[in-house]
This record gives sequence, structure tokens and C-alpha cells, in this order.
Amino acid sequence: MILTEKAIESILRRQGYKITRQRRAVLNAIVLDRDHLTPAEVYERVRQEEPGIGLVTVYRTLGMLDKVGLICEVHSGGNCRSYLLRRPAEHHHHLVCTDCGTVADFTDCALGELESRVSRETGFEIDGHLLEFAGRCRGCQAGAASE
Amino acid sequence: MILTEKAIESILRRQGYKITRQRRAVLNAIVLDRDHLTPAEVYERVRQEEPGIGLVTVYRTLGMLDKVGLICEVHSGGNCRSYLLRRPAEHHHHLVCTDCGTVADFTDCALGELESRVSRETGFEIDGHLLEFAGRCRGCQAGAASE
DNA sequence: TGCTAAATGACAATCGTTTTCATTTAGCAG
DNA sequence: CTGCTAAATGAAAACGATTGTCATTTAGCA
Repeated sequence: MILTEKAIESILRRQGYKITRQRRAVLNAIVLDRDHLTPAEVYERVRQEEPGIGLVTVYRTLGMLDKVGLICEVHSGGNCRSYLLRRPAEHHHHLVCTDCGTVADFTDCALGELESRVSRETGFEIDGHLLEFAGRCRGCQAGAASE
Repeated sequence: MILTEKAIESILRRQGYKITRQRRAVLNAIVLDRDHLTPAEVYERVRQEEPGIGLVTVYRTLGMLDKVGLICEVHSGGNCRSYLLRRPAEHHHHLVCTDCGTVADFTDCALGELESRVSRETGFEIDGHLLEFAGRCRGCQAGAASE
């Protein structure tokens, strides 16, 4: 289920957040983009629609959207973080291309059994997990083959 | 299989790296510690043994050890990265306590089947994965219960 | 014991992110 | 529609983590 901007705005309103031009622009950038975007990339795109916006506002908005659960962070290794519209309502996972950074999603991770086993073995009370596959997308495989 | 410092040093030597007092100290800190350590934490500990060492050297040494594959990064979310001695020879995964930051390991992740399925569905050529469970360790569960 | 390439340390630069604070504005009441 | 108020914004600076530069030191070999 993909949320429309309208739906997202009503969610925010219900949580007591105000809808500003800047927030609309950030949302718009993330909704339109299929990839994950770093805060700097979001800033770049948003500036075309909303030239006066500050990078600070982008950070604040991303943080807010993450807190509300409408977008989520992707850890692409190293130190940079990116954000992605949270498409499936529940949790999902990522497949990051190590060449071009493309991110694909998948939902069904079938980790329940593993989770309970690990929990039993370690005594941890597990309440979440982060699973990311790394590899090369179709496009980059083709590109590498033709070199 | 836990590597001794001797074994590690010979691995480095074989790869053409020189063994310096500073590198020994960094290695020592990581081998002695069961937890994951941020670069700053490594620096703190190493300074006791090797007061003159620069933070820069710590970064460089950690980067080098990571490249060689003797230690590995843990992404504890947010923006900080930590390093951990790579204990099992092959890959392994982490269980990070969201309260105190304790990290436990587990090796058997049984992701092979999932990996091939996801690869088939997305066309990605998968060559690695990052799996981290988040939760609360036994100690922190007890601490929270007694409050 | 000397030589040389590699490693180090001090410093500055850089990058990403957060804080501060005065100004603006969304959303509501009247 | 107009005014009010708390929330949101933007600019600048602070901040922390990481990386680059370069002169000096040192491990490991001849």
C-alpha cells in the first residue's frame, strides 16, 4: 500500500504537526523518488521547489517523519544515512547495490524462528531487527560485464 | 576460533603491514575487550598503554584492520560506528542491546534460502548481508524490572 | 648498522549534524 | 476575515567525527 501525500498530511495533522510548504516539499521529494535519499540529496531536490529552504529544516523534517514512522533510515554502511518512504505498513528490508546505491525492498524475511532461537540462546529480549543484503543490481551487473 | 595477537600479527606481516607499538596497542585493546568499541573508545584505552598515540593513527589502524578483515564494523544505528574483533572466521551477526550497547554474536543465520529467493525476485547478485537484532540484554531487563 | 618505504603525529580542513535564537507562519478562536 | 500563539523556520555558529597534508620517525630488510 503506497500512501498518497494527502494521506500522509492527514496523519501528520492528526499527530499535531503543522503542514508547511517546506514539509510538503520534503515529503514530495521522498514520495516521488524510488530510491533512498541522503539528507543532502533531499535538500538538493527540495531546493528546486522551495529555494529558500534550509538544510536544517530538511534534517528536522526527516527526523520528524522518521519518528512518526512514515519514512525509515537505511544504513548503507560507512557513515551516511539515507531515508526511504516506508512503503509496506509493517517492517521491511533492503537490498543495497554496492555499485550505484539503488535500494530494493522485500518484506517477507522469515526471521521469526531465528529470532526466537537467538533470543533463547542469548537471553536478549528482541524487539526488532535490521537486515540488509548487499550486492549488485541488474543494471550494474550488465555495466560491469560490458567493460 | 579466537585469534591470538601473535596470529593476528603474523597475518598482518604476511600482508605487508609493519607491526608498530601503536598497532599492537590498538589490537590489544580490541582483543581484550568483549564489547564493540567506537574509535574514540579505542583511543581512550590505547592512550593508557601508549600515551603519545594520535587519534588519527587509531582511525587508520581500525580502517586497515577492517580492510584486512580482522575486525568488523557494527552499525549501532544513528551515526556512530564501532569495531569488534572478528571472532568466527566466517561471517557473523550482532545482537545489540538498545539500553547499554552490549553486543552479542551469533553465527548461524540460516539466510541462504532467503538470500537466493530475494536474489531471484530482484535480480540482484547478492554477495553479503548485514543482520542485526536489537533488543535488551538480560542485565538491562533486570534493571528495568527493578525500577 | 644503514637505508627506505611505510607509519606516525600535529594540525587543519572537511563533512554531516545539531543547537541557538530571532523571525515567520499555520491553525485556531473570536 | 483578523488577530493570537505555539510551532516551525532560517541563518549562523557550534559541534563531533573523520580525513587530508606534510614533516618527522621508525620497522624491517639488505
